[in-house]
Amino acid sequence: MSSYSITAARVTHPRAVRGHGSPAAFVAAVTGRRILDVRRRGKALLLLLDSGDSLLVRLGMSGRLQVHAPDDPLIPHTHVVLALDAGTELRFIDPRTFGGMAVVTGHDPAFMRELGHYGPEPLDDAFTPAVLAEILAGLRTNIQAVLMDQSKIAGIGKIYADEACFLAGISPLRSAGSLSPDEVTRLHAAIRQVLAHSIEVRGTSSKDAAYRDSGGEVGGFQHHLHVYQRAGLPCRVCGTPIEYRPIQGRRMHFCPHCQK
DNA sequence: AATGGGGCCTGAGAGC
DNA sequence: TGCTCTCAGGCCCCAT
Repeated sequence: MSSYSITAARVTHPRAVRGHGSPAAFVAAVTGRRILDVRRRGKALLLLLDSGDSLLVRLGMSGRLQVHAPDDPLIPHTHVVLALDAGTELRFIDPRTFGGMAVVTGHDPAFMRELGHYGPEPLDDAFTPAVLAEILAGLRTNIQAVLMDQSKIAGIGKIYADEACFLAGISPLRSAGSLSPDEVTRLHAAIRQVLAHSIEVRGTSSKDAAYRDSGGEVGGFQHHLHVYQRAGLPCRVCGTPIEYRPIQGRRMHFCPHCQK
């Protein structure tokens, strides 16, 4: 696989690089750098630079990273443009500006201040039911909140927390520490299943987030959702209306019949 | 250490 | 039709 160099960079919204410091410092840190490799840790994307640093990208709620020709019109809310020596541009587009970019020290996320505290990758072989049981043991917080806590397990947001609880047949209202060994095993399998399935169909493009891949294509997992954004609609398994309740500041989707 | 709450941000959708 | 209000959620910061 060929690698690309960043020949020029421009930042048109300072908030998009707030994790780094100033836009000028960001531009200086990426200009002229070769991208050696691309990795992922949780919801963070890492472009490994030949300076020994990494370009960390977080998409947040509404962020997109897209490849464009230089003369393509700018999509509204394009905040960072990286010109590549391939003659293309890597553009960061983010209406809600919850995402951002930063140049961070090193190539190994385990030693990064930003990612070092992250929990295990749920699709790794090392993530076993026993590991999950240890993470959940003694926690009084509800399961949904624990699944969304990046320091417990990396990479799960609200969509996949709600969907994993459904597939496991466990109410997201339950405290994490109250799960039986059998329920932990089911939740472990459900987390992996929902993530693997969503990756297979290239992610979830729900109505307001409008996720797109680097080519601008939408994903397909929104057609496979069981509970997320299905409030009031019949459960696909039993027909009971899906509930949608605010609990402790967060809203959870679940089937009151299938999830105990 | 664990836990909960507030704030950031824009577009979609509801209500009038 | 057009205004105002509410909500969505990832992640950081702060208080307890």
